Amino acid sequence: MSDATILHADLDAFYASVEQLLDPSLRGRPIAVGGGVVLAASYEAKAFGVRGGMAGRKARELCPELIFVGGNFRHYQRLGDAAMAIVGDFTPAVERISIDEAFADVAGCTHLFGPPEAIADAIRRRVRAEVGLAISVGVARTKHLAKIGSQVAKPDGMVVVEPEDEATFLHDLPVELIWGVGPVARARLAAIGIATIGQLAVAEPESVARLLGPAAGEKLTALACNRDPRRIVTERRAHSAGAQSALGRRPVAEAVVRPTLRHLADRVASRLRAKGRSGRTVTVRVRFSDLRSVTRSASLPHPVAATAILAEVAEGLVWAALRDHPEERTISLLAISVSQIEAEASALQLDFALGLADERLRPGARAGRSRLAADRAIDAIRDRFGWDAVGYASVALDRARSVPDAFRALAEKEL
DNA sequence: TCTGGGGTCCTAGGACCC
DNA sequence: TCTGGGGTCCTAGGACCC
Repeated sequence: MSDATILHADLDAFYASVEQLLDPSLRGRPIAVGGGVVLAASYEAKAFGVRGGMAGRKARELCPELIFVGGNFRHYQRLGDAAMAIVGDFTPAVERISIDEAFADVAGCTHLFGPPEAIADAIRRRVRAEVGLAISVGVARTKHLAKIGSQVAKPDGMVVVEPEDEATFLHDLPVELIWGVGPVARARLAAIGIATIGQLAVAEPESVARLLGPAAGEKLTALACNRDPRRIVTERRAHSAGAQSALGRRPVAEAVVRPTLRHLADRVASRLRAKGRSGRTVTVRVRFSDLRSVTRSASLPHPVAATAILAEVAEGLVWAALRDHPEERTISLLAISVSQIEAEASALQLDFALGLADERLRPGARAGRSRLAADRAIDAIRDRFGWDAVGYASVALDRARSVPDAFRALAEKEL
């Protein structure tokens, strides 16, 4: 039997397909999920050149008939989970990459369900029948080949790459199909005459490394030469947790910065606390109105998970960044991220994280106990009544124009 | 003409230690 | 006093992915 047992299953035009599933009047029509930004486009819209990530205005220029739909984010989560659960019915060796795609290794279950190609076919039929969505599947010996296979298979298709066909399969495909090759790498490779995976495979590794750096050079050369050592990883925890908020064009002012950072710190810290985790490094990003951005970070002596402490550290970093750019009068985005997340917080670490530390040990940790009490009380109320039931009043004003929490949650990784 | 929000990984320079 | 080498951590920035 072939050792092509890795599957890559990828729901087609996912958000847009869900909208067309929920509202039959949208089927067969060019639609885009989103508003200011296209989060996903239906195949009918893609035919006009509309792409995910595109500005809404530009999308409408390309396709005047384009219909923008609001986004049923909870349905995306539900249907994505349902589709991936079907993959999981065949094998426990599933690596979920995002809401709408996953790798699976079916080597251990072919005696139950037949060869990989038959399993892929069964997954596609069941997702279509039980969830109502099209899912494309690539089947191959490695993750890299399976992923490219599913991309080539779209829409609503399946591609099996047999081991003896691998080199031929890769040879004429464009380099940007390789995972990790984006616009910059594509352009740099094009500058030395490399456009296809076949050309990259025979290029001098040294010149590729000079162009893209040693790590990327090595990785890309290996993939182009069809060496992919990656295995399926069934559980993966996030190494950082963050939140950001686009602000439009706002003045550099405490009345803008402080409540926004409060809100972001609240989001990040409550996620950390919910998982009993905390992190030592706090990073902020300030994006100016011309879309240039700067970051500032600080590694603390102890991990943090308290909203108030995170907000204070973040605010200090943001003002430091702004002091370095006195010419900038307006900002368009603020972000907070916490990294160096502790694997398993000890009781003492958690005390520090939550601001409970003894004043003698951590000078300046004012009102640690009341902070902890406040965070815990807010967490408990939200458990019962929802996230919006309680919070920092000053952030309420901008809630209406910000992205729904349900959409944010779609992209969050397991902490 | 002005892209949202959540992540990962890599690079390069400097500090610091042995 | 000057010089060399290796390792680790920290910080800022950037490419990339979904």
